[in-house]
Amino acid sequence: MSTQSDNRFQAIISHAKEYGFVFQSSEIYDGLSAVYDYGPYGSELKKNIRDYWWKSMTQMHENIVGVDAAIFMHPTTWKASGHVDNFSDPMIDNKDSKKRYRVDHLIEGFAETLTEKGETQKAETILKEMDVLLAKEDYAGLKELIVSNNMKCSVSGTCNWTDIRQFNLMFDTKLGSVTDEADTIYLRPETAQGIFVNFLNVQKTARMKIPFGIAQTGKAFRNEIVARQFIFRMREFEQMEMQFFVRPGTEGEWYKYWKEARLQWHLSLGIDAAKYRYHDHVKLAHYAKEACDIEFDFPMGFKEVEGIHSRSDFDLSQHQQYSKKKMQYFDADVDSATGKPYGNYVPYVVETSIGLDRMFLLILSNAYDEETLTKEDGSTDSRVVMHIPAKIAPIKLAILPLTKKDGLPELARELMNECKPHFRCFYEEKDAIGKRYRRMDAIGTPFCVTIDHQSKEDGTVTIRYRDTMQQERVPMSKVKEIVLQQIF
RNA sequence: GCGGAAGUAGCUCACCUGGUAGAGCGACAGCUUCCCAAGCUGUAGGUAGCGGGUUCGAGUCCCGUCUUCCGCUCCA
Repeated sequence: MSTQSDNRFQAIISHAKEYGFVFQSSEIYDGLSAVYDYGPYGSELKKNIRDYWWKSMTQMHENIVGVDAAIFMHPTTWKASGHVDNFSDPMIDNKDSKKRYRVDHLIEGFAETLTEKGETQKAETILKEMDVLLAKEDYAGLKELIVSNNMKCSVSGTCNWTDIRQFNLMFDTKLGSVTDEADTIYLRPETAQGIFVNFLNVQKTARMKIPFGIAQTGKAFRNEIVARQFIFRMREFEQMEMQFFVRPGTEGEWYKYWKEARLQWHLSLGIDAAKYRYHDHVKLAHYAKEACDIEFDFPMGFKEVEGIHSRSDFDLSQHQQYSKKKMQYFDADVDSATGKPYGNYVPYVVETSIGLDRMFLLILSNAYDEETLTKEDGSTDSRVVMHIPAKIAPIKLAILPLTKKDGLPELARELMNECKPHFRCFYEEKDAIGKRYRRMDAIGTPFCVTIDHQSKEDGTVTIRYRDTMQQERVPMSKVKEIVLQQIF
């Protein structure tokens, strides 16, 4: 990373705090690692992003409905989803190189080199033994397997290993007052399962026909080993996801559809397409048929902001198996190939999953700008401006009487009362007008209206646009409409 | 988790080899009424991240700890 982008990231983090977007959690107690709070403007922006997503998914798609599932779920949910097994990876460290490995990766890597050397038989034996030991969670046995086969660290070349430790990425807690093993429940590590377990409830009550989607936003929790880069990777975060249920065999075309549709959503916010790219997964998770990330050019480089996954019928089938409840849909549409209805099947799923906090960081990163301005007399000036899309800006309109006497505040208050039921407004009469403009630039307010002496005479005001700094004179009675037009 | 760097006012930072904590910007109250911040007056705000040690004396030296950024690692 260059020093320049490094500084830019630092500047954005400072700005986020100074102007009430993001604070570190429990800061007065030295903070809590990788946990953050959203401040007055941050909570507003975050809510606006969420609402914009929600509207685009549900209101704009007649075949997508929402749910709001609980964070706590039955423990078996996470067995079915595979999180209990796959989200707790045993790890081992090399004491010399300080390098950490996932135990299964280390052993698989070793087996691979054996295979390359032609010792296929031995490699298979080791892998089999590993599977048995992993299933038993026999960490001493696994370490013995590593040591006895003289598996070396690729960096230090030594065999000086620590004991194997378990890192469970799911937070657990106790349900009920009695502390008992059986009462251990998890804070959901993803929101998707709340959709899958409600699949039939939703389908039946909302009378949905395939293809249809279920959307949800909400908190999820992961006990990351390393969580860093400001709000990019947090232990408590919010997801916005939509699971789209389709007839098996059509998942390919829907995957393609959503991959394109989701990028269009990002571009609809007016963000430069050159800052986005797709990253198609080559190595797929066991359940996935196709998967890609939408990546954004953050100050620290291109990083994932959203994922689109073709998940097959993995999730619903798993829940069907573990719950012993049918997760089927009866498709009455006639298959032209057979002339008969498609009948009962477990639907396939195409998922779109976006991190709300990451989207927030994306907006901040994209919006933050330190501009150098040349004044009329040739001298230079600077301003920090947040080019937040007007649709999601925390404050839409600032109403600023040029002076605080001569009846201007009264006039400004009239406009304030007219506009504030419709969108978030901000009233300010303190300090010079230029200073007030700069303050609004810093929190990304797209429109400022100034009430001056002429306003009293002819009922016109000046509206000033954040990005261009241009002003135009308009009737005060039109202000509400002008703003409404640009925020929808 | 390992390694590197850092933590002093809301922000950016200063305080040189240990000697009772400062500036600029910002905020607040008032003056000014000025259409693109940094005019005037006044005010508030820090037990120098936290804990311990050395010392007559620690922001400064040592140890621990927490937090942040960077690299490695991790990211079903």
